[in-house]
Amino acid sequence: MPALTAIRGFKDILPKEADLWRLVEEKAREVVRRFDFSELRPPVMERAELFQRSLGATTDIVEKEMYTMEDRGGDLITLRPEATAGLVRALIEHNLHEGGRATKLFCLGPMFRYERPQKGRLRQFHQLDVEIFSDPGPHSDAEIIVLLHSFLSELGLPNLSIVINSLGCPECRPAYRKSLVDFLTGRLGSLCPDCQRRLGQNPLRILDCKVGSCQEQVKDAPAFPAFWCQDCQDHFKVVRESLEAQGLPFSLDERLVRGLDYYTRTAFEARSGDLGSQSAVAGGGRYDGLCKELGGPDIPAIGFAAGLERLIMLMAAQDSAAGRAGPDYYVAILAPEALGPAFRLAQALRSRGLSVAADWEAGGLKSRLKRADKAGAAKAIMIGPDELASGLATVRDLTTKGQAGLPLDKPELF
RNA sequence: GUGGGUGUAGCUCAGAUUGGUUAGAGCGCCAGGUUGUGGCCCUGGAGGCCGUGGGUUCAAGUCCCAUUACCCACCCCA
Repeated sequence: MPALTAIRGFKDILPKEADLWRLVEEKAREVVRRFDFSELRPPVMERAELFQRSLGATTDIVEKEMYTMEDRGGDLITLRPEATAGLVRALIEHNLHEGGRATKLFCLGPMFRYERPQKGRLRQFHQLDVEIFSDPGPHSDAEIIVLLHSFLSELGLPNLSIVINSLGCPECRPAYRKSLVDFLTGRLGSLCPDCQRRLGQNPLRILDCKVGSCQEQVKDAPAFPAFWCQDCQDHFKVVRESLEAQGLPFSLDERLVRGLDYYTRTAFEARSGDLGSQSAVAGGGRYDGLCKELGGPDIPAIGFAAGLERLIMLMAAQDSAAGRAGPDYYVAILAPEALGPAFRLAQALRSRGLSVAADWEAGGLKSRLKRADKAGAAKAIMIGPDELASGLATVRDLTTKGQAGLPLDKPELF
């Protein structure tokens, strides 16, 4: 019988890597706390309908990437492919937006999409999701971008850039969209097959197609900024000024487009040059229409999601994170009859809050010392026939090589 | 869903072009040199259905077919 393996696209986070994960998660929580966000933990499963309505029925995520199944009662349920929809649902369901001030929420956890795995892309992956509700103003946009920047830069990641754009609003986007479609329809033959398909589905995406011939065509396409309505222009201007005032480095990219239907106005992305093709480590934007779309009140919102595995990859690549410290003590026995005293000694140390690695297998002194060293312990405690006779355990400091005796009957000396 | 690459020791990989006794190295592990004092060095040892199934052949890790897993890229997305 073949051994069982993890399912495709689902990865074990091994101890060595888990240390890095904890570091990133702790940094996320710390930064988010400084910006006064509260944690909301929505369930991992929601009604399939929630995602169909929020993401757009024709998006790839909904069409072919969701883990949707019928439960035993016959309801269609889905493992969340992203966090925003669940957060919005919870916000509305519990009236968290009532109270006269902005509601600032974050969520950290696993998401699920049935995709073909590759570098920086798994079927179970993890995101930090940060959202501000009930504030339509541009300063929230700037604040959340500053938050993202703080998070990333405090992780010590080099080679990161923040790119922003405005996607317009329901007032002005349709006109631009039509103009773009009209322009590209005349050049349909010069577009790659993917873009020919996109023209009908999501024409804005053609703007950031990587195929050379498409980029050629797009060069002369109408530019979005010319179509922004006055409100969108003003909004975006304040966002930019606010970021500049705070000294945050960013660049503008008219081609930056979001994949999900619900985005409006400000869109932004954090990219790394050190990843493969999956260069976006975080992305987000404003989505003023979503709450209403989901049957709730008309609440404006802005937020982003950061992909943790991609951040971890960057962290691991630069090898900056120190691994977990070894135990304070390594207790080893040199003869089987030392087992009892060794147990008691280890327990005495542990009950004082010290970390103790123990080796219950009797062996030669040399090999025990070698193991203690390998375990990264600060000190080794050895008990053998001599120690049992003298009543003093040998405590050796592995860095200074200093040695001391510890009365076996009085471990409380620690 | 589409395309390419790779599966050999716990880990990283040679060996495949040109089929030929017992399939190798480094690291790690165990033991000894040093009979109770680690890291360096030396010596020895354990550890492999060569991803799986079929085929060609006197003979397959090596050639052919299928299959599966992983990786990378496209698509899409964080």
